Amino acid sequence: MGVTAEDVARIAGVSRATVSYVVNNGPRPVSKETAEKVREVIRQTGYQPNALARNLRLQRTKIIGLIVPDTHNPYFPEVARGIESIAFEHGYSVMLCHSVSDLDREIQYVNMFHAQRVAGVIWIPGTNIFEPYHKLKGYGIQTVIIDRLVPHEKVPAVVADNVEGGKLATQHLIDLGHRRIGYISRPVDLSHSSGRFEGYQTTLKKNGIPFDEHLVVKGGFILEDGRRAVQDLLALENPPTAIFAYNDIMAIGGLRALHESGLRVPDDFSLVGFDDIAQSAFTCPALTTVHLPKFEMGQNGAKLLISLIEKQKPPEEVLTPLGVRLIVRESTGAAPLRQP
Amino acid sequence: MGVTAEDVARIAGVSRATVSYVVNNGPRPVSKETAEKVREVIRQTGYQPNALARNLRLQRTKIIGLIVPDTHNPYFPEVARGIESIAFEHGYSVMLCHSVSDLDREIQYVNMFHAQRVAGVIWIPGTNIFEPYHKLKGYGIQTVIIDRLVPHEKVPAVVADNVEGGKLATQHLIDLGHRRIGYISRPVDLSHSSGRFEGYQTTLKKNGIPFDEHLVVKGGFILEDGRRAVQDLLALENPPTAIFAYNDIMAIGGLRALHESGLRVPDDFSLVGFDDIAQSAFTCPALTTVHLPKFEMGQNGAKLLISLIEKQKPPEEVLTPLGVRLIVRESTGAAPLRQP
DNA sequence: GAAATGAATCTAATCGTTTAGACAACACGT
DNA sequence: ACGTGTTGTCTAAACGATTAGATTCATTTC
Repeated sequence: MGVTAEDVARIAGVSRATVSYVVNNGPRPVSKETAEKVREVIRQTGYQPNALARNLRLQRTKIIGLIVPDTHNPYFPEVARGIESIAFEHGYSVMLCHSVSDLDREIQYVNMFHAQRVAGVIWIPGTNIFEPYHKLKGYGIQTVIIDRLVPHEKVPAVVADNVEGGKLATQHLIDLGHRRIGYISRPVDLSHSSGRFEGYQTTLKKNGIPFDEHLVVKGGFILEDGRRAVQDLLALENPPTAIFAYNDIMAIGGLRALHESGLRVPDDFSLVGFDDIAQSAFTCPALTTVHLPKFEMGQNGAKLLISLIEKQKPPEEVLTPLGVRLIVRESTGAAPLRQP
Repeated sequence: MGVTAEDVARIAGVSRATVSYVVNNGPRPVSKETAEKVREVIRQTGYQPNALARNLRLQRTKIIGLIVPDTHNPYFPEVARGIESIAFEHGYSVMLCHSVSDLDREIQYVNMFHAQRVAGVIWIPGTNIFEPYHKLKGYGIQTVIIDRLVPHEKVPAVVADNVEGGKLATQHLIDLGHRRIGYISRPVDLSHSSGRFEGYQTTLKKNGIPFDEHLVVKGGFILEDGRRAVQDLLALENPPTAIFAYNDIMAIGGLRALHESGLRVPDDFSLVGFDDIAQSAFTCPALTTVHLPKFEMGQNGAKLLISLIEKQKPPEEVLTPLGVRLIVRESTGAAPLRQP
């Protein structure tokens, strides 16, 4: 079943070394005729080098480990696709693992990656605990983090300008006349650690609107969490007239809650999301949101990791935070007149 | 950096073999004291066996290759999660690859899987061409196909009852009084090869409704394709009053087209999807659709593959097509009275 | 014409495991 | 006292690639 270099060598009447030189345009030259003969035998036998043996010998693999929290949110698949596209171009394959936002799972996968001797890891953290990163570092595995910064440490990471995004979204709502603006936060965050939240807060302050902690509710991972969060906000004694959600999943779930409560969007209520996932252009009303270059983030992450692995200087553009922009669609409008 | 079995052996004052016996509860017994000593050294050094060397020696890996067409559709990530959950339980890891519905990519990944000597492959076909499957078979790699049958061949596959789903959806619309029912088909299909389409056709016939090929339009992979498909259908001289879309992505895209055209759903127009992706419960109106047990399909696929790899008899329940059921939400209603 | 250079190839060590075969030490039944 | 097992351990041969070092032969240089 398995054709080995040995077989090819025997049939072609050369040594294993020569076969290797032909396959890899090896470090030693091979005469035209011999090379052609070997190539012919390879063609006939369908020989494919055993990557296991090669990796063992070379003490490296061409596998990139990827840990993502979950894929309920289309954000992650799109980042993953970006990573894969670059990896594939450079001859790497991607091993995708779901941590389901669980630290133990993350650790298990990190150990597995080490046993597997992956070339490097791209980690999208699912919790606020950075143990997996430090473990990877301890193993000497190159690691790139996506969309999160490790406090007090200089770490290879690809980030978007979340603060700017938060500002854009909040300012947009304020410009429309909203004064009570709710915020749906990350589930795991202490909220402080989120650039989006920071943008929200500073923009309120800049516009002289006092921050009201009652207007901040904790979101989750799935649409239902967004719906529940909006319901909570609407149930407030003094509910907001607009909401900024930390991602589109929360916003789309929230849209449903608003629909069910009979509020018309955007006439009675405004809603802004974040990420600009494909669905947001197709809700009714279509969602106003902050566009995040998800595919590019994945690409940059992979580029950065590969340059780290291959000990090259990472290209400049890979290190600068990616820009975001506000996409105004149909879910935001002038504030209703029912304010004090 | 890399602690090897050799190191552990030296420190513990035993041979490499003994270390291996301890790590694997090896084929030979080891005395209690020696075992404890070795374990202690392993703990202290943080030794983890090099999976590359082990795999090379054992001539097998614990990696499952997974080829999915794209992940724009949340259907695929959910199947993938099901696969991963079972794989993880059995100590396998999953290598996920996107074929972007491109045959060349599929073939490239198949070759990569062979070079990598993966234990088995789960393939969700992106085209109607089965070359990748035959190539895998040629390499002697166990393969399970998800949601597609190879014509004229008995092949390990996990399928849902698509025909039944198509019947349920179509009958539901007919029961509501619809007579002109459009169909949005798979992009690559000759339509015939789809169980969902078959269910649609046979149910029309059963109810004495003539099949009109003008009412069938080709869909695509993304929301925009669904929107365009519905626009095409609405532009017909004698447009339908309801549409059955082969998946929820097409339906959600279609919902948007209906919204834009000013038609009210379900008062003026009805729409049924297929798959029951998470979003369908959160559109406005919420989508009537056929529920597909996506996660379970992934799980069954992984169970089937692992039993094939480990040469065990696959459990019975894994081989029987998974049931589907109609979920009536808000996008379907009585046919409007504007019929001849 | 001898020495030096270079091209093409081969031999064999190496990567880090697993495991069959050899062997020593000891217990047991006859 | 002697075979016969059993238990615990070690030695060394795989697995299939890469590549440094040795070898051969032809060509160039002085």
